Amino acid sequence: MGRGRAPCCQKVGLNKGSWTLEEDQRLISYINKNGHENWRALPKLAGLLRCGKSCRLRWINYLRPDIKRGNFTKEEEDTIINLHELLGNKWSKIAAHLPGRTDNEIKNVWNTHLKKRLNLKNFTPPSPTSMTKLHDDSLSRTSSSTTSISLSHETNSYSIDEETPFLDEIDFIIEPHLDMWDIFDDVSISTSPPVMTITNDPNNTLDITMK
DNA sequence: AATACTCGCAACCGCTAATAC
DNA sequence: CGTATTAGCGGTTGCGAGTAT
Repeated sequence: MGRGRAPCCQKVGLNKGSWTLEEDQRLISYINKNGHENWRALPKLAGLLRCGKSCRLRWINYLRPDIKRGNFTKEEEDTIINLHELLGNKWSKIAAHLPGRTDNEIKNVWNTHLKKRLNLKNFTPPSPTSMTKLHDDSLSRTSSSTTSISLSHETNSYSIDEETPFLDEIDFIIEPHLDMWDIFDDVSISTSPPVMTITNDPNNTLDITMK
């Protein structure tokens, strides 16, 4: 890499859209012989009228020899669901746990199958206003007091005032809506049931930074 | 049988982090 | 240290196949 080079994709004169069998074969043949150290230079060297980005995507998502094709197993789907709870839309990180599956494929499966399935089972996303009060029965280790969460869109922060002074740690157990965890940073979440662990500070005020 | 509609997937687009200079 | 470039990521789109009317 370096400066002073032309940008990656000179769109003029390059093929777009679906790959032909001949293009696939050229790409496979070139990579098998020479590898893919430089995606930008690759299409020209391989005799392809594609940009490097397109070649990379085609190879990674479709042509790699270790790609596993076909339907996802129940185990794979469960893994995706669990990892999505923990990681959010980090498709490449999720893909790293599923050998032979690509981030693009996992993203498609999530968007077309799993999200719908979960939406049927679960509930609507908690808007800030719907989260302003959490009562004792939703907390695993509090006294009989009510814990409130105040939320601010302006400061992008949630603050929690806990009236019970003796708690070092509060576990919130909230019925699962998976997407909601995406808004939190620096909280640990277990997968079943979803638990958000927040450490109390000496002032009994908790701040959760939104992503 | 023809047309409209829906769904799933492959590919593209835009952005960002990493890296070379 | 700042800038340019690339690889990689995630969101989105477009097209083809299947299904419904």
